[in-house]
Amino acid sequence: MAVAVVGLQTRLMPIAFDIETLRRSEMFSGLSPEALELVVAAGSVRRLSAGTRVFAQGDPGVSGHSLLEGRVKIVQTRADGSQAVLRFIGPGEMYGTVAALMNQAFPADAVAVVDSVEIWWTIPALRQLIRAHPEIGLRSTAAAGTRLLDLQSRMGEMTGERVEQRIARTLLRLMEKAGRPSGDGVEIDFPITRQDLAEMAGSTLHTVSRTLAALDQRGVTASARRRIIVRDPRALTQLAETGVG
Amino acid sequence: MAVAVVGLQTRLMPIAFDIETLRRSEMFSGLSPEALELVVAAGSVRRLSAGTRVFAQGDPGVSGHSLLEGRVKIVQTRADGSQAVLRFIGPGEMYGTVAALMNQAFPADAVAVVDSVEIWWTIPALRQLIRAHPEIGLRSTAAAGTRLLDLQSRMGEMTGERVEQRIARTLLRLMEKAGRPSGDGVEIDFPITRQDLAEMAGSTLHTVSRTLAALDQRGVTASARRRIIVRDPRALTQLAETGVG
DNA sequence: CGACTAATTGATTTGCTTCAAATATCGTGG
DNA sequence: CCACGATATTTGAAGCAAATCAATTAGTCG
Repeated sequence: MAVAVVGLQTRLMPIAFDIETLRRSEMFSGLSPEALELVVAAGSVRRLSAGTRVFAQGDPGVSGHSLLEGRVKIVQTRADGSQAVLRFIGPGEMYGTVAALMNQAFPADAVAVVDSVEIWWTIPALRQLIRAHPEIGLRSTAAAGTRLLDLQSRMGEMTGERVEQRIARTLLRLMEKAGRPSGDGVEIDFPITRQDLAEMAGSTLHTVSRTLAALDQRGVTASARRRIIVRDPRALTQLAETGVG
Repeated sequence: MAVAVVGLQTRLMPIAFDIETLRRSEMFSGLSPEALELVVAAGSVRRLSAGTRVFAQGDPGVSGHSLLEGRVKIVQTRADGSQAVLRFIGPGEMYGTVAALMNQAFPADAVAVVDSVEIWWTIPALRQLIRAHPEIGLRSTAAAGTRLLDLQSRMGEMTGERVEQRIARTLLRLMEKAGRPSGDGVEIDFPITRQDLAEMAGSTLHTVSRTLAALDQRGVTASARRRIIVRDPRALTQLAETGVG
């Protein structure tokens, strides 16, 4: 495995990461090795221990980020203190970048859910990179476009469908994005709480707990503390699309 | 007023439209007159009588559109037949374009709510224009980015807030975007039904009717058949943000 | 004036939240 | 290794916001 060694963030050792992740990322796929080197040189790699907040809602967007390892969640806090999890970021995905490129405030917090590694750039650096390699701009745009279409669909789904259905959709999305084949189905490959799920589906942890218990009962899922395995994706799809399982 | 006369869509007369709209539109603002001419020449202008469907949910995205006059709504239909109004388009705004540029299916129907005029391009024509004038691409990207950030915020708001609050937010958005000063406040400048509002706020026409009646009572709004006037934007903002009015 | 679309308003039901408390699981330090 | 605190989850009961059901009334247009 190709490994890049960057910086000396800790006294003890530099941060190593698989450069393949970057080569396959949504922003930089298809770039030449030289261009990739430039990209790495222009940014900073840093470790994020679980719980670290990368940026905060309302902060001026002055940095673009791409995750190399781990998971980061994007969480919006409302006036009344309640929260909504807007996205979970996996390796290769960018975050904060659209807001930053548009000189807008970050619309939400970004928090590492497990120990992670990210690479980030200042806005000038990012603009410079795009100038040097316009395809980076095109790819960012495409990624943003995909997200826009996806969000638009989700928006329609979220308002108007019942909770069980929304939870099913949320699980399916998580599964597609962060699913790892497990003995008995597909496991969400990072720790996720009922609370997280509730904040994604727009519900409460109580309702999620009950719903998940019912799904477990029917063999559709197998859930435990901070772990969820989808055992019957078909049934879940059925539930998400028709509202009946 | 500068007027462009294009094509001979009806036997009787060509379609005239104010080219200022295009000059100020999100995709083409800042373009030279010559470039604008190119843009117009590459596209087709057409009239949309109220109720016309411009494109349908699920259709392959093979065209990009920009509204010149009138109003178009973007409506998503769910499996159970219920609908969600995702956006209202006003003059100068583009629609269908992001999906088209990404070779994706349109995620929703586009329907003219009043007699309107649009200009549209095939994908090849659009790509050609962007190649000739890269700033068009940049502007489209910026517009999509703005929409993305906006949607992301709305997503957080829509799930988890109560109906009255969501209706207040919806009214405020409509007011900002389609408000015309009226004797007594700001009037939404196109006919909008309780049903439309319900589909935007993720509710039912019954609840919207009751909520609006209550707001009318308190002097916050003045509503009639397919017409809504906001008389006290402050109160509405208060309601949208705190949930209490 | 009908025929149609839009809006109101009351009564009823229900899905989900909220409130409340118990229980389970994990990590950690003695 | 076990006890203990912190975190996560479950489960029951009660309350309520909003959907649904059911008519009626009000505008609008040909």
